Amino acid sequence: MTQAANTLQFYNTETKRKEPFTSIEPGHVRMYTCGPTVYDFAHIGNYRAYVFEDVLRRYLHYRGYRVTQVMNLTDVEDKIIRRAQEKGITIFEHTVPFIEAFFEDLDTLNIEQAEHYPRATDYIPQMLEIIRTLREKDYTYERDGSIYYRIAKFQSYGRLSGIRPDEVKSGARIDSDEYEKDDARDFVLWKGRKENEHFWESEFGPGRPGWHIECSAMSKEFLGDHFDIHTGGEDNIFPHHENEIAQSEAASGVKFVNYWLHCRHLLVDGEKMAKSKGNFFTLRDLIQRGHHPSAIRYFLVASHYRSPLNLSEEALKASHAAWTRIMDFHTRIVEIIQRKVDAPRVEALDAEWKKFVTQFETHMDDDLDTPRALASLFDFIKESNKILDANPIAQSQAKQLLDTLKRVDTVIGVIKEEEALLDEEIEQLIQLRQDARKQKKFALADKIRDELANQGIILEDTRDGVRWKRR
RNA sequence: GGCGGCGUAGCCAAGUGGUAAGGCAGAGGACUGCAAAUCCUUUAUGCGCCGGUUCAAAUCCGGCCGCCGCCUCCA
Repeated sequence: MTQAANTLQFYNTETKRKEPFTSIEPGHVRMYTCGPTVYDFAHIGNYRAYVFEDVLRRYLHYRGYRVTQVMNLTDVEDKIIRRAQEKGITIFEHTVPFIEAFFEDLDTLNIEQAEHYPRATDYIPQMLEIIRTLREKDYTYERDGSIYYRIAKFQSYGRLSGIRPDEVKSGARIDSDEYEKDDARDFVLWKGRKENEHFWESEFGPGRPGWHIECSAMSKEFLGDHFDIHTGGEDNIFPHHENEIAQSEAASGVKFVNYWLHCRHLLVDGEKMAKSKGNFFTLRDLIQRGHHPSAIRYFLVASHYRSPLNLSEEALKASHAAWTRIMDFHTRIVEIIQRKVDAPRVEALDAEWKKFVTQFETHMDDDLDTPRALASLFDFIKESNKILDANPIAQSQAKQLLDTLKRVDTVIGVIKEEEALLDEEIEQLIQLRQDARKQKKFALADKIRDELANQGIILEDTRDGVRWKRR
């Protein structure tokens, strides 16, 4: 691990403070990241959370930690059951295509694979095990075939969200649809079977799991009773995560999670995304509108995860431009390497990238401060371009520059190596244009350039020949 | 009603007591056959509003206005 003057720290929702990070097991971080409920395509707001978690994971790797990440797939829940019923299919037939789509989307956004993606329905026995333990410890009671958790018995209930149990508004949102409970604030662990609903047999009778229990069961399964980091969107703080703590700690008797990290919601044009408002976008919608995946990822990475982020057409365009600037710089360095020039080492350049790496790490260490980390990247690009304009650069030095950029991009994840070569027809057009230029037939040359532009190929005439890029 | 967060240039977004980062867009210039890329210059006498503390406030305190989130299954 690199030595840095400062230490990695995260803002912990539970303590409302930034705290230095220490893993339970040296060199190994175990984290649980709340994943999607797969009743439909995930929307762009969901992906803010997953990209944030990806950056967290990537930076922990950058810092030399081994990471074990679990992301649950919630594949049984009210909406899933309702939609499956409407279509006359099983819940599994309904969720599997959306699970596949979810993984495609993760790939589109260059999100690294977690170590485990457990599906709730595969861990029913583990959930029942926890409920059994809770019952033995007298944290539960039964009503009409459902098992409830008795909040009043858990002393520190509310410590994550800051919501005291007696402040929870009773009435309006707790409607007659709910089963009879001793206390309106209690939550369900096991829901008694309703007609036509998918159910599992259990010692508590036929039914299905409550929402919160799956995360307690699956985190325990893969990470143990006590692990390092648990993340999710801000909406999860209450009641979901609060209830997870209550369940897990009551059952295990030990502390559940050391660091709780939550990201803010994404807004669209200043408002909460809602299908009724017509401002609801899936990742696929944005791609279809012509937004480049890397530009979308850049947009999500460029703001701090605890700050509000407002999606708009203009903001996405700006992100695309900023991303292009990074890519152009990358291309420039790759070309220098390909040219194999022999030149004296430019020490000013070494100084720039060393300064940059230090700044980048300092900012990322500070609760993943990506806005400032990227600002230092742009400073670095500007200063490097200046030096590159004025000096020939040796291949060996350019390689170091590229390594630096790539290493930083193991965290940011927006640099795309050129995937495809140009097809021959385009190569020929570029050559044709070069010939025309030599003969000073500029009208023809410009016409070819325009044609290529229409096909998404942008040409740049440089001192060292023609450079092309897509889009 | 309770709890929490936010309000900085046309847009995105840093800055949490010392005199306004960075990106995009705009303007002028260098380079170019013209462009593009790159570089240079330029763009907030002011950080929602009104008071207060201080030698000094976007930053602290009080009040007000506006926006957002959570308050039982929504990242």
